[in-house]
Amino acid sequence: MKTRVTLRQRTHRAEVFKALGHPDRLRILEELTDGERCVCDLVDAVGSSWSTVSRHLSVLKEAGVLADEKRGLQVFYRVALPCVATFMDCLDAGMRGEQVEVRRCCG
Amino acid sequence: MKTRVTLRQRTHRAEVFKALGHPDRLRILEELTDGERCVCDLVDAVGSSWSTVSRHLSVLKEAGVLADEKRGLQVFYRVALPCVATFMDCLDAGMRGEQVEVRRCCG
DNA sequence: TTGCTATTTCGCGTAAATGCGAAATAGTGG
DNA sequence: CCACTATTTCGCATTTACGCGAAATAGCAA
Repeated sequence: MKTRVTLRQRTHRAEVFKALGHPDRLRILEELTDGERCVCDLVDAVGSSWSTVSRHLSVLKEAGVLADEKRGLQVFYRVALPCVATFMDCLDAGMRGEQVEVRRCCG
Repeated sequence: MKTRVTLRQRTHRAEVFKALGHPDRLRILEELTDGERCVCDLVDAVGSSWSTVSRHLSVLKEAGVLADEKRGLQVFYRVALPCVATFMDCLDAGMRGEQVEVRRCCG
C-alpha cells in the first residue's frame, strides 16, 4: 500500500496547508462548519476589511478548501474538504499531549 | 458536542498548518513515515543545504509536528503527530474529486 | 587540549504574504 | 441608462518567510 508521492501531489498538499496557515482563515472555516455563509457574514466574524476577507476566501478557494456559489448579489461560501475539521480536533488533542489514536482523528 | 474554539487553539492550529505549508517540509514528513531519520538523511532527501533543512526541522518541531532526540553526534527526528499522514491521503482524494467520506480520512 | 563530525544559529539579501483603501466589476431595481 | 449593493481586484507599504554560507555549538576520540 506504499504509493509514491509525486511532486505535483506534494505541491498541492503544501498549497492546502499554506492556505490553512492563518488564524483568520481558520476563523472563517469555523464559521462555515454550520453551513454556507455569505461574505458579509464572514467579514463580521473575522473583523477585517472586505478586501482582506475576500483575499482570504480566494486563497482558500484556490486551494480547494472552500467552494463558492453566486446567488443574486451575494456570494456564498461553503467547506469543500470536510476532513479539515476532524483533523483539527486531532491537532488540539495532540497539543494537550493526549496522543489520540490515529483512527479517532476523523471519527 | 459544540466546543468553542479559543484564540490560543486557533493560533496553534495555524502554526501547525503553516509549518506543513512547504513542499520540502512535506518531503521530510514522507521520509519520516518509515521511522526516525538523522538530519544527514533528510538533507540527502530534500537536496537543500544543511542550514536550510535544519531550519525546516526546527519549524516542524516548534509546531509540534516532529520530535527530536540526540544520540551521540547525531540528532534523530520522528513524527509526533501521526494523523498528518492520513489527513494528506484525504487531501489527495479531494484533489481527484473523489469526495471521500470523512470517516475514511484517518482509517 | 586539539581535531573532527553533526547540527544549529546568525546575518543578510531576496521573495512572498498581509492588510488596507481606492477603484473596478457584477447583479438588481427603477 | 442610472443608482445602489455585494464582492473582487489593484497598488502599495510593511512584515514575514526563504535559502544560503559563515560562524557557533556540542559530542566524541586521540
